[in-house]
Amino acid sequence: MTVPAKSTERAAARARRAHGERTRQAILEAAVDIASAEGLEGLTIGRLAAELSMSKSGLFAHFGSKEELQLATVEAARDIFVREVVRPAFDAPKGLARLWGLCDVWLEYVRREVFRGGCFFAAAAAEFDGRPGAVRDRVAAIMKEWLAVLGRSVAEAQGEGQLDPSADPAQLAFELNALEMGANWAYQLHGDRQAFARARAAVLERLRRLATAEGLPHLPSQGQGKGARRAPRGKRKR
Amino acid sequence: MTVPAKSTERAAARARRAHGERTRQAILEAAVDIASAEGLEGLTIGRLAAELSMSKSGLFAHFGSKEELQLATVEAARDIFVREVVRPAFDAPKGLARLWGLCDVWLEYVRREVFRGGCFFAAAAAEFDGRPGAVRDRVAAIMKEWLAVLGRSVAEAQGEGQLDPSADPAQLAFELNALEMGANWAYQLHGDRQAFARARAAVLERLRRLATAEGLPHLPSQGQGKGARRAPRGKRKR
DNA sequence: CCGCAAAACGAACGTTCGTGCTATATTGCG
DNA sequence: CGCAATATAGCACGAACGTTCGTTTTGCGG
Repeated sequence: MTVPAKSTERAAARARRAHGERTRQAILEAAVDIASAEGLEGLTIGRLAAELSMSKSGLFAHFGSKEELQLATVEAARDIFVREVVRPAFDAPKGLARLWGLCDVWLEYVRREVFRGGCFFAAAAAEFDGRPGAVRDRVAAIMKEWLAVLGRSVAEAQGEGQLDPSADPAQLAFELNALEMGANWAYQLHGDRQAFARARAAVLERLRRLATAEGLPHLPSQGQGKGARRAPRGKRKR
Repeated sequence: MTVPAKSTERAAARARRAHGERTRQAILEAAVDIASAEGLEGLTIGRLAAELSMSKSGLFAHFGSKEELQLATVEAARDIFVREVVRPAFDAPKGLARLWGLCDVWLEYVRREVFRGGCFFAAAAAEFDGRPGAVRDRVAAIMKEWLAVLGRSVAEAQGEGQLDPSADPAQLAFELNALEMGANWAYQLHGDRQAFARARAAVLERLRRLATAEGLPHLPSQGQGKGARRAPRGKRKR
């Protein structure tokens, strides 16, 4: 879970002089927004510069190459993901509650549109899975991290005696992740908000089936999850 | 399941004269291959022309715009999908056997790399879900078709008394599709062949749980699915 | 207040993109 | 065999791409 601090030379030098770091952060904020909606390749330097009302060259100097910009953008997105998903879910005690929290917060993170284009990494993975390179490697590594977090949480829930110990953590992590990505996919493509309820129901069903008697109380009660997830009977989005 | 025959004027005129249609088909064959791996936007006219050793303009004349080329490519990919997945699965009698067949053949279709970049429509959906337009609409419609086929097969299995009639067909279709897409995603990003076994196991588990006594015989027996799916203990790909 | 490095700029580079226009092969039919 | 329709090629366009270069602005330390 440690960020591979690359090019520390530059970063250290910039820590003293504050100006560069500030704009760099502003650039990355806009970059993440654009890239999440239009893809990391659709994130063009000219477009980004125009968005921030600065020159291409001035912006470019912060990164040195497009690939470096993409990598920095991925890293920024990861920071947001950790802040918005992993950290909140880790407020729950380890075990089934945290495992469910990871799934629940993740679905919320897509529904709340933390990134305009849904899950940043789902999009980035689909975009880069065909072309080798540093970006693809980094994205794959981050997704492996996420699956590992899920898998570890499964194992912990087993360790706490809340989940059937015969279940394979990696297998369950795969299934939970697939259901979440499925919801993201359906929402992005069809604007289908129902997909969240579907994924939630499927995840809960799966977890309930595997939960022990001690585990069950750590899952939301049968009726529905948290507060009023049924939409106010309005029109669908999109 | 009918193809919305657009621009029939041209197509009809071309049906008589055979020459254009032949090269057009050759173009689309290459286009599908490239697009599946590098995306429908990465499918560039110059690249495509070079691949076929013909001029940009000569190729371009067949479609009139890039968007038309993309749409034609999507349509060609759909034809392949129908031929390689839907049709074979429909050899099985309607009911649980066919439902399982749809899932099984789909996983095979990704594993066999019918398209170089995995499921063509998963990639196209991820690429275009953010940008409105005809391509996005068509891709979304095709995916809706697929989900409808899955859902209808669930309903038929219920009609045959092979599946728990209280299950929601759309919900189950969502789950099965999510698991399949999850396998595609894992294989594309990590080259993880195990993902197929994972998805297969999850799908089977889900279907077995919902199957009635009459339904169960239509699913593969406990041990494993069809012939020897365990890899020959060799290295992983990629 | 000066000096100097960091930061931002403006203009241009060479490519490649999609898309026109015009001319030349190639073909099927009368 | 010749003519008209079709198919492909050649060439050029304007725009946008990532990138480089030399210059100007900015702001802190001495």
